[in-house]
Amino acid sequence: MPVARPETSDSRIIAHVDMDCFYVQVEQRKQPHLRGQPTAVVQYNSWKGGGLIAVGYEARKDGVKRSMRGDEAKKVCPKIQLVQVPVARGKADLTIYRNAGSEVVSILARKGRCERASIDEVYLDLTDAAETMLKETPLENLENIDEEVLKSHVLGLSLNENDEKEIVREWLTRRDADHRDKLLACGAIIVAQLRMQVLRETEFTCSAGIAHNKMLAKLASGMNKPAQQTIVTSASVKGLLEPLPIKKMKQLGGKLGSSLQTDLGVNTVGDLLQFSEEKLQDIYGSNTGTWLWNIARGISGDEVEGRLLPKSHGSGKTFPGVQALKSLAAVEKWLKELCEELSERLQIDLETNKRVAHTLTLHANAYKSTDTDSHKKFPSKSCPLRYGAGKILEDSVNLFQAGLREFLGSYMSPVGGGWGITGLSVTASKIVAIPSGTSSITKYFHGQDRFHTSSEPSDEKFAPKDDNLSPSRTESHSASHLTECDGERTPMTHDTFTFDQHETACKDEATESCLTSQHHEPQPRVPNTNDGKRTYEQKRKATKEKGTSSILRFFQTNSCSSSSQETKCLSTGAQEALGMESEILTESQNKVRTNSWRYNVDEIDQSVVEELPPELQEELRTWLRPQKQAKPSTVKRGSSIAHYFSPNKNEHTNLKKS
DNA sequence: ACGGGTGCCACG
DNA sequence: TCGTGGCAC
Repeated sequence: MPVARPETSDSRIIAHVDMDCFYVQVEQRKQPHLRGQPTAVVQYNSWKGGGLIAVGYEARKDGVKRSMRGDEAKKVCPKIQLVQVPVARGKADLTIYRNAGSEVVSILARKGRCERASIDEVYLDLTDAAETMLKETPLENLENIDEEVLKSHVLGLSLNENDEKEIVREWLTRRDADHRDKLLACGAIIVAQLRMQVLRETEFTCSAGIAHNKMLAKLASGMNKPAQQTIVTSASVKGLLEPLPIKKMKQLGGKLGSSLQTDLGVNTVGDLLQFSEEKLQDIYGSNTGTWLWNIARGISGDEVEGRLLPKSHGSGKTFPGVQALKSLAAVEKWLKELCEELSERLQIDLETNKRVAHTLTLHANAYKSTDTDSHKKFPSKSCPLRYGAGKILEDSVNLFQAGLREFLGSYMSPVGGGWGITGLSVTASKIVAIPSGTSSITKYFHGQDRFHTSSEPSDEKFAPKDDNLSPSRTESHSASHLTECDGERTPMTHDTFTFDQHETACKDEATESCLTSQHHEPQPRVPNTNDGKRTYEQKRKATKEKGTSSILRFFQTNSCSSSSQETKCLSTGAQEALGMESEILTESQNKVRTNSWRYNVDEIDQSVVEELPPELQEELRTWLRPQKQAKPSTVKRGSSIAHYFSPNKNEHTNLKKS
């Protein structure tokens, strides 16, 4: 899995930003009375109190650990607040966390190439920003270094904890520092600003690592949590890695790491140094071998991908033990729930990001009661994805049946029982951007209503619109509209967020307070929500904070802000969005929706396509990808494009509206 | 066969 | 290309 990538004496400035116990923070923002209390997020609390999926720092202090059940957590920490993950369609629904993650990404993406690594982690390539800063403002001249920057942990810098900030200040402004260290210092300043900006606009704290590559940045972001940042200087790398247990390295937490320990006696990253690249390659293959050899030396050439949006969407659920699904009807029932969720998310992605998914995959876990071993795995199956919950369901059911037949073999009857499904998921992948507003197709369709063969009033469906989303708090609160910058989108829309704006390192106190006051009403209640964090802080003997804008100070003065920004209104006109089926919209999608243009793939039928000028047909094909038919056996449909475009008749599934 | 729900990547 | 397996949070 790990793949080797060479590296050229790396002077990039890479940051890894990691949200602190993210789901807990999301819930605490939603319910501010939870702030400062030991809190954990659980899902499905009926069985042993539910499984913990996030634990706040106050609760961690009491010994609560992820992967306890709710009951155990209560035992260890009786006053713990257990918040349930929202449930929709009978399953956990992570939408609010995804959207919260998008809020964060939209802020972090302002300063450089940004890669959404997971729902709560982001990589940033700040090389350009750091170089620019260094050119324009020599560090030695920096007067007001922000408090938050001074709280950085600089690996290898000092052993005691006295005068930490002055030591950091000296390091940051050292005249004789080498160029790479100066760039790191600039990176740290930028990251501190970004983290404060995230806090101001989202109320979320995060931790960060700043280093010369992704691996080291990731390592560092976890070293001082919560709400702190850690800098990895080149000089510190050897000392950092040498004693580091191998399992701490990303990718080595599983079987590969175990193999290194048991097969090679490698317990720390330093132990790896004894092995030649060839030796490692012999054992683990050339890619993994080289990768191991490199990471032992702190080398990792992985680039930060400019990707703000997920590459796939999935919806799944497990049915452990007695809950296992034992009939096709039960499977269909749950597939319907899963497909409806997936479809809704695809709609939103289409409308807010103008992307379409091309592949539908069904995964299942199953057992056969008739055999103890020979656990054949239930095979995944995929097919071209057609939009609309009903069609996704139809295809999913077919994929499932194909998988089931294969799973059972020809001996067992699919209806006879003797099998159980313990997990089901549907995933949409191969998501590509469709030509945006300026594209010829859009223009062509716009005002060409003779092409609208369906009876639906389709006029507005093809009205492209520039979305002028401002990055303001309330806007960004509403979910995942992010402008991708990796060029996958054909003509790139002009940036939604302004880049940079000569915002030099330390000077904008004014901007800050301005932002703060503008986005936050004076907070009622809960004077000091962050006792836990402060304790943490006290531990490191923080000297007084005279600084003006540190994150710590935010807590002291701003405690918590209302979650009043929940949007409530839902434009019903939005319902016909992609035309095909009515789907419920969550509040968060509502806003962007009014700004989005609509595209009803299924209203374009074959004859329409054939009428298009050849070059447009070609263009269409590039994103509507000819499909071989979705159907495993039984049903066979017409030619791919025709099928893809054909108006859908069997769309009777009524989606429930709640 | 309880760490659930997701999401990413590499390999064959 | 598709399907599997591994890893992570």
